[in-house]
Amino acid sequence: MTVRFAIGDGLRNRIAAGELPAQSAIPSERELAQQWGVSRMTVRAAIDDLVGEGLLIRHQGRKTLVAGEKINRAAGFTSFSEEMRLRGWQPHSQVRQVTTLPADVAIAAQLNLPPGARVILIERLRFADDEPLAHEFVYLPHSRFPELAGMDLAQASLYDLLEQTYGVRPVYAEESVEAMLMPANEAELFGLKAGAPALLTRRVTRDEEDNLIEAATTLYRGDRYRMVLARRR
Amino acid sequence: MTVRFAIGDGLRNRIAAGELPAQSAIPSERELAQQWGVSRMTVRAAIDDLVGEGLLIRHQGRKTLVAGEKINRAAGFTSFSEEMRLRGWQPHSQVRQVTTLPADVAIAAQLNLPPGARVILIERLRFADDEPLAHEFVYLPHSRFPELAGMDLAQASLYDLLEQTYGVRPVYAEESVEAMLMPANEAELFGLKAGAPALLTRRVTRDEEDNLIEAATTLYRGDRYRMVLARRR
DNA sequence: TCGCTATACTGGTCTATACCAGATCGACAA
DNA sequence: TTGTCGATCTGGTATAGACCAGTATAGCGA
Repeated sequence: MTVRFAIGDGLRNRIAAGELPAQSAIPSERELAQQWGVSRMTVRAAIDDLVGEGLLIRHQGRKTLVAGEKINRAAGFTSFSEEMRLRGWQPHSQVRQVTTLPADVAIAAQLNLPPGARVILIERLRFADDEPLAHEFVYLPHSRFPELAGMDLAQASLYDLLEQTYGVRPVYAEESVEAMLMPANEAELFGLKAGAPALLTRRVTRDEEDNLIEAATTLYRGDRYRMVLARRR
Repeated sequence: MTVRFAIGDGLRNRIAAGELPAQSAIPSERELAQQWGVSRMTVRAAIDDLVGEGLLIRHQGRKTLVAGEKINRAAGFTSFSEEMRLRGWQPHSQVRQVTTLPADVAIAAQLNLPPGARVILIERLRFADDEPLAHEFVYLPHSRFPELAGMDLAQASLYDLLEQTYGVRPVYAEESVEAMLMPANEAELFGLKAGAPALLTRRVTRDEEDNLIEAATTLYRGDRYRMVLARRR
């Protein structure tokens, strides 16, 4: 644990505990530096982190303030499992197929693979509290994740598996969202009627080294699911 | 212009010019420090900025690499006008009403105003290349932007007006997106039939000082509009 | 009482230096 | 030939100081 993270966590905890409420000022950088017995630059680095997370707001000449409502402040993305748990629902999945197959042109282009390269397809019906909420197709390059096909994807989060098995962390995603009407065959899966509102998202995800990890297409039932996002700048 | 920004811009330009293509390594921090005649910490600060923008990727022990496809790399949000122009469409608006009225409980809560406080309502039909694409209701606190009601909102971007007139920059937004079926009265506006797919977004926006600026509800026609987003972490 | 200014805060930038930690690669030994 | 060890790259953290640039305010003078 570096000093920098220790200072950051200290402030985070004081904010979480309500000791530093929203709109209140944190101690000045010089004060914190003296309290921790470190140089001011180190304190600045720690505060930089929290500002980047949207927890603190700086003002030259004024003091550094605690931003309002820390909840949902991370402008990032989460896996389906994480997202459902955050909303207080119990997620699980029904794996409909896990196969490796040659990528068609569209998938190959999305993953930047040579045409015909092998990809792993994971098709899952995803439930929240035992109700089907989304139908998901995920494609991953087989060359990078060869053992993935044999793993248990019903309970575990795909992202957790990727991190634990391959040390890969998805950190960047480009996503598109559109509204459509539920086609008959999909409607059947959800127990809905054709023509019900649905949300279709397409996503490609990259790791810290900018490598493409997955291409995913997900159809959500529109009557139960609302996408929530936070964006900065 | 600080040295830090100059170094950042220098790298940005070299990347934009193709001199530093994707996946290539930028000079080491020590090299850059010597070339610019500054200390290494200053170079690091400049590189930090570009890493934050997603333009560069660091690896301890390895060199710092240029990330792929700078396009759409900003994980931020844009106004309708900006967004349409980015996609190559000509935006314009038909202002249907601009009024100030007492906020109902929902709007007051969203903008964190006392119940009954006055808000400005701007209702616009938004066009891309002369085709109606979205129907938007924006609420802003009247106390903060009293002169806004008299301004020309048909051509100008609301965000531009806020920045030029009040020095307010929207930097943070929380947004929800859901799919719905177009109700009959809305469908008429778009020249569509009731039951067509539609995307409903609700958004609250904050400025750099974490003050609530606007609450907006927008209904997009689902057959022409797809929301695109980039997310990090 | 009102308005200005001097001062003492705040954060913002920058230096010069030190050492730590991960990655790479060549030389040398088994 | 193969492996391993170390030199030497890289970025990561931290120091102790300096000065710049906004902001608030106490107090003084009109």
